[in-house]
Amino acid sequence: MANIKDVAERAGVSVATVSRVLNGHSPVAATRERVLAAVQELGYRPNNVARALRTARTGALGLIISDLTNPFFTELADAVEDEARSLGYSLVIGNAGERPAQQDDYIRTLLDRRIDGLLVSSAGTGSAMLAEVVGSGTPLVLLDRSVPGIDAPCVRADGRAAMSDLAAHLAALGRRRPAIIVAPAGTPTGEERLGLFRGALAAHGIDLPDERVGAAPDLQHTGGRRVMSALLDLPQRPDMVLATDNLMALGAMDELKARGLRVPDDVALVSYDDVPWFAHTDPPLTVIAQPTRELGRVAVHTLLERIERRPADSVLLPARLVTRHSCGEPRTAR
Amino acid sequence: MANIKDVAERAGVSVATVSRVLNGHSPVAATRERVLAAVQELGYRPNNVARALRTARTGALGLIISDLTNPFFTELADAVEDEARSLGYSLVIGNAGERPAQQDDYIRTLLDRRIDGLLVSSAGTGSAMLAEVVGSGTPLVLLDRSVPGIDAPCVRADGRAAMSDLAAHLAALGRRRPAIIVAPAGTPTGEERLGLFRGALAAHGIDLPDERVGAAPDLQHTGGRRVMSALLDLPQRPDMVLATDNLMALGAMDELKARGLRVPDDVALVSYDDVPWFAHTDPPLTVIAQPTRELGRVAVHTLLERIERRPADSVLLPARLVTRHSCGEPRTAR
DNA sequence: CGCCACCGTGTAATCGATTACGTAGAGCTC
DNA sequence: GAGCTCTACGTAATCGATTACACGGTGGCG
Repeated sequence: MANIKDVAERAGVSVATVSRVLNGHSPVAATRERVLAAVQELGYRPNNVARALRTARTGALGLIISDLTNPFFTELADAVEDEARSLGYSLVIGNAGERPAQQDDYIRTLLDRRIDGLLVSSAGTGSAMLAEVVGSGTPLVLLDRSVPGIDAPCVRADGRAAMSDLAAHLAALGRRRPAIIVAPAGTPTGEERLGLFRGALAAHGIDLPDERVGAAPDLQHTGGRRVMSALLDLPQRPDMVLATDNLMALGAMDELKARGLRVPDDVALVSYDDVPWFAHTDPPLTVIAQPTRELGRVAVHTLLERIERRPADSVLLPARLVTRHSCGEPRTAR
Repeated sequence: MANIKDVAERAGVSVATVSRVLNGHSPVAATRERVLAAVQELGYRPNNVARALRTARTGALGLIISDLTNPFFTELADAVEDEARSLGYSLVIGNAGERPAQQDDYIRTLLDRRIDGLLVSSAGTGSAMLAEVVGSGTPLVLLDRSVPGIDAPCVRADGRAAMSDLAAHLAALGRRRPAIIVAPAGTPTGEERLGLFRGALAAHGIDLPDERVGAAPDLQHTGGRRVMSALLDLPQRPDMVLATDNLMALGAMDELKARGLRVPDDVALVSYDDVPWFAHTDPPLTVIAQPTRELGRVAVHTLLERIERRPADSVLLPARLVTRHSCGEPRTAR
């Protein structure tokens, strides 16, 4: 491939001039046209590696995501990619697969590649490498999941209002024995969602005892299914279950179906994350929708602030309740 | 961040020696330990940008995917990422969003970044830039979708056997008026799947007239829904519909549900792509499953062959029919 | 007309690694 | 012990860009 020297020779100027023309610096002269012509003829494209070495800017952002096959994260990644792209950055995606070790490994790789900034939707609480990122001076923004002890802005959804609406919704429908399926113990997100749900219910005089709090072994389909099974085996079956992640909700639905229980007649079901499929399940699921794309966009902008060495605050965007038919609303025709 | 010069000074050796120690070249001496100690103490990590400039290898692969929110492509991307990672490569993902212009733009960016190889699941037939990739000498492997006129190996699924099984399945169940929803006109995948389906049906004496071939305006939910609507408005309603993409199938299901038609009693439905959700729809969908993860893995290996300048052939992996309950099999308990 | 500012451009240093080549010294052979 | 090979390592070129600095020429101003 042609390099800047080739262009310089062909245009009869020095490499410096070529560089200046291409970066729109000083020269406005006739040279400009000769250079551009040479660029055209040779099909020259600047080598980004060399440029990155010299300028210490790669023009790439890193995104560590906990599970690429989880539709919530996919949508998040898609939004991040869109926004990064429109701002002239490309995106290197690292898929942590919910494994902290793999996450650390990937962060290391991205750091070695000298990405300009890093977005992390952290798996677990693997803060060892994150601390190193902060130490290395690479701009960092946490996404969706906060990590205690890491000094970086965090962009995520605030479920308080949605939880409050949900509790009111449930109270109005006469559901008195709620249950919740949360992420594995130690996940901040899980703790927080549990606390919010419990608090919101309490405002309506509804109790959420520990026995109806199920911590899934993983954030997957099987985890959700197993916990749902345990909840259904309780002496007093819950009349409502909140799954705090879409894959767990899917597992929960399967367990209900396997037992021949109907939603919402026998058990009401609500999920976090409004992934497209939930509008097409039977019945369509009532969900707490996070402003996924907006989270992605804001996270990119926050990261750019940090990249330009401006201070940036954490951002909380409100989640909202999307009422469909899985708690007792009239069913659709069918 | 510490660089190789800092390490050299600290260890009292030259930069060449440091480089050699770290790359496991010649020296095995006591120097080795001094260097490693210095690396440890300084927390040195080699700058991949500089290394890439010198060696002309970035250790990154590019993946252009047509739609990051389509679960089929997500699984494909996940598999590619896994495999690339395990072979020491990282992955830069470009999301074409089914728009050829954006795809071209992204390919250009990846080329400028000097990725070592490129995997493309092409949106449309945007072959202009692809020809340039081939011309630039960057190893290229096509994934899932072949592009006529582009001289590069293609890794994709062969639906012939599955289509044959499907036709037999349909014939056995007495379905005589099949229909198909295909990708927008001009998409090779669409043409091919149509041809295979038609051929397989013909072997059982079943006809697939053009009026029951619906080309969707896009590969999305709404496209599928619209085509399904048109098919249902036919004077003679089809008794079976094959959607050649999972999102289109979703739209088709919605249209059926909106019209109060039941699957499979009123219309049988089959989809391409065995995305996890299809096992959880009502009824669970019979699908033609592509060996998605395997496709991703094989594509990466094929690309590595090309990167190492060895010849590599196209690969066809068999898709298979996964029979569930959307064509008339006994329903599950419920 | 002479001086100075400034514009356009070239020369060369630089980013941080890898690597061809050269060299000093150790060890071997005869 | 001369000559040879081999090992361990340093010097410096190199990858392809950006950019500080220098310099020659032009035009404005006094």
